[in-house]
Amino acid sequence: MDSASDQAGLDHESRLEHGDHQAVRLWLRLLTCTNLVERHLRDRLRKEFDITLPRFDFMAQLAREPKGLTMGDLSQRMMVSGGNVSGIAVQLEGEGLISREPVPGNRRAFCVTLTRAGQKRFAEMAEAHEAWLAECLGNLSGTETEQMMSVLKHIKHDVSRIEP
Amino acid sequence: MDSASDQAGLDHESRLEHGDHQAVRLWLRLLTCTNLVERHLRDRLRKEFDITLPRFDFMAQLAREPKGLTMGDLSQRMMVSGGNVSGIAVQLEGEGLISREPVPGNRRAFCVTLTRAGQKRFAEMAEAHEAWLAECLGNLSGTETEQMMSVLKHIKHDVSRIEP
DNA sequence: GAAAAACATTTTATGTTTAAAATATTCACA
DNA sequence: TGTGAATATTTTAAACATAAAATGTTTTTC
Repeated sequence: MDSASDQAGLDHESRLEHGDHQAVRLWLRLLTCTNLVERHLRDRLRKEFDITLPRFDFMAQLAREPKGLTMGDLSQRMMVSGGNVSGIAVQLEGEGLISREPVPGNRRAFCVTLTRAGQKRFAEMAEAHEAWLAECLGNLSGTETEQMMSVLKHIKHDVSRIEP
Repeated sequence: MDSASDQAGLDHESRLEHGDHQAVRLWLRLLTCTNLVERHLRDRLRKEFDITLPRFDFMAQLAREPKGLTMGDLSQRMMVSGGNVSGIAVQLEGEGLISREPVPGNRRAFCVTLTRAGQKRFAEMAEAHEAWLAECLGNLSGTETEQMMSVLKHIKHDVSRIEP
């Protein structure tokens, strides 16, 4: 009786609380999963190529854009601060993996590209990286993959609408 | 004709490459989405409660376990290094939000618990945190949430089987 | 055309995170 | 027992991340 009347009385709140609680549970699972995969990639990149994930990401952005990118582009695409990108660039340039050249019509900006050595190095890493990801996410069925892609798109849309 | 023969000839590889490529695309979307939510939570925690996400997570683990946890437990549950947990604990202890007391039968370990002040503080933050997550992930349909939970479980299982 | 605003990047200061070394304690077992 | 392995934690050094200030360049505007 008590529990029955409680349930009736708390109908709205309990539904709300349940929904909120579901969101928390989903978030924790999402976070755990992402961290698991990220850590796995990070460890293997370090072990097999002696490179960090941020540096790999930096090079990946450049590999996708053979014409080169400015520091600002990189900052935006990697979703990290400008200062951060600046520091990574200094290191990669020191290792001869990227080059920074002035842009003809704009003396503020640099055009950053992979050197030939950088391209070669990245190609090796990218192949391994793709294989590792296939190990992590490649056992999903086509349906599962599509469901994930679709729901993630939905989430991204919802979150983007909040931020401002 | 060219494209038809190409497709026939590359059937195996192209299927493989396509699958791998799909895994990469899924990973990038997963990462973007998680980062988006994480950044949102981080910003709001800082703005409204002047606390960092790691500190909040630390307290959340303790709130879930009123009997207290050791530093090692915390490190494992938060999936971060021991040194990291150690640093956070010093700060939170300094602010009077947690207490570290020796474990009776084991002079190596500490038993970490929320102080009364810590419990109160965390309760306020947790309520807000849950509401923020509901904003981010609460607009999904029941089906979408279930799909996500299910596929994430699958991924977690696959990745855990690799790690060793 | 000069002052002001906007832009692209680097520098600086501070804080977080990790891996690895160091410290201290407990356990296993011959 | 007492020696070595295992455990729990802290310290240290290096990489990473951010915000804010500084620097130099371009564009706008009046």
